[in-house]
Amino acid sequence: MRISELATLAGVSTRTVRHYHHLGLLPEPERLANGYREYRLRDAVELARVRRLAELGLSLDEVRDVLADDQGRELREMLVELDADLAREQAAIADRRARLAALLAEADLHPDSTVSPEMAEVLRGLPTGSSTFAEFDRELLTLAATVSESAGRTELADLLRPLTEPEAYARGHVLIARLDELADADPDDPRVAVVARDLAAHLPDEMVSVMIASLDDPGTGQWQEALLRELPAAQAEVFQLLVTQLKERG
Amino acid sequence: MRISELATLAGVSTRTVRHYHHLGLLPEPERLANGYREYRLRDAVELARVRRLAELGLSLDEVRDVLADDQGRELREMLVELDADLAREQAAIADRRARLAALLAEADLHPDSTVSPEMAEVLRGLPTGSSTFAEFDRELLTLAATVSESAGRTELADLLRPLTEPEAYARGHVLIARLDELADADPDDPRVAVVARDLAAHLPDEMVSVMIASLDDPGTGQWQEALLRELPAAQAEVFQLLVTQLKERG
DNA sequence: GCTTGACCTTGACGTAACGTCAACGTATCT
DNA sequence: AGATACGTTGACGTTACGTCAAGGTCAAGC
Repeated sequence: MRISELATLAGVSTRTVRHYHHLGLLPEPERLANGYREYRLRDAVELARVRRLAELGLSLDEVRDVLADDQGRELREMLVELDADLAREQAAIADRRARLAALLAEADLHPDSTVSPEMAEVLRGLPTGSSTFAEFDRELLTLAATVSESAGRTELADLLRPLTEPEAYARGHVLIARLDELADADPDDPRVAVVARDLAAHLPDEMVSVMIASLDDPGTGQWQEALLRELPAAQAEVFQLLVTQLKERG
Repeated sequence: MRISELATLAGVSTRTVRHYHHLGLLPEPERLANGYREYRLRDAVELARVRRLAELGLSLDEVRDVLADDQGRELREMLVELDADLAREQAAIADRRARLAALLAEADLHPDSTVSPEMAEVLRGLPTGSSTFAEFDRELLTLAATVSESAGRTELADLLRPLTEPEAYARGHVLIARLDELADADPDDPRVAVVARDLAAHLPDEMVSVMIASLDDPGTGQWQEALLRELPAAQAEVFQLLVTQLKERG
């Protein structure tokens, strides 16, 4: 048999056969006088075995290990482990499909949204336009929602998770408006302290404890300050005060 | 924000962020005087968006397409298509796990077998040792069984599938023994024709028609001859005759 | 004898999404 | 000033082959 016959016999390409020779998965057969490889039935059997293991999902390195160990012992271990891998993969896919379905449903109703239906609802509740703080808040929440759905566990998500729940915004709009008024104010403006206090009063206890905990996490301090620097001075000051007050309270 | 802050915020590595810059998925931010990249909240939002799409299973190229088209239209199409992909993958994994489970069950009973339980049974029924034809047959059947489980559809599998069913071997052993007797015989030996006729008589009609069909398939002729060349002349002659007789009959 | 076309040979680059050095400048703490 | 941690660009490694490239071999038809 020549290489293309062997290949079609096993349902692979000639390149694949040569690749397996290269990796040592398949022994090089005799060569004819012209240099052509000459295969026998035995080679086809081995090739088929390699293919079968590979198609079960073993890497070619693992296939080599299995072939090398003439005992059946290693094979069993790998297959068991492989099955566990596949099970995990199945779960992951199911999860992705679920999120995908939710996204599709939301996309049908509101073609421009890019987050979960619940979060989309919250965001629609926010004042629109480029009013300074609302925009900041919108971005922050979008970020938190996005991150919490994908990365699963980051500090930002932990910190802001309470705020991504719709109830948090039930009476929040008016506070946002008052923050916006501080856009061009001085950090010493008397309204700063007032807004901070009202904001603190607005947050339920359980939210506060969760947020304090993740605020103290080392590593959170980094971007926390960086983000505050993006706000006008007076608004940033509000949050400095807010954190202080929450810590006293918590 | 500096790059590592952005990265931890989104739950990725700095390498990933730079990679996205390189691919144009994420705009390069301002540089500080020292050359460091300086990120803002907006960048984090974009990065999170990229990540989310990527984690849903879109390739980075596809992510770029989605981002490029500011309409939501393309997104929907890709998501629908992606869901179909995932569904196919799920099915494939389920299939692999099923085959894997069968293999494991068989391995527990007979640690040395490498094919399906049914086929393992057939092979155990074959005379063992290096008696010429039985060994050839064993290899051929192993090959057919292996190929038919992995590649799914090759000509060899089609041709030999009838033979991989256990009933085919119910009364076959004696014929194999008679073939073995021809190992050193002359192709003109009178027993050749007899064995060919008995072999033909042994095969049920429905098997014959299937086999004839795939024997006529162009492309099958290739390795068919190559395999016959591996047999002693008299045995090869038996099969030449056999094929002729089957064709007259079918 | 010559061309044509189908096959064979080896060698090498391309793919996807980053991980992982390397070699070097920068900021910070002691 | 030195150690440590972080930033920069550049380039190679990973997986399982696909896909040229550049050439040798073989059977068939002119």
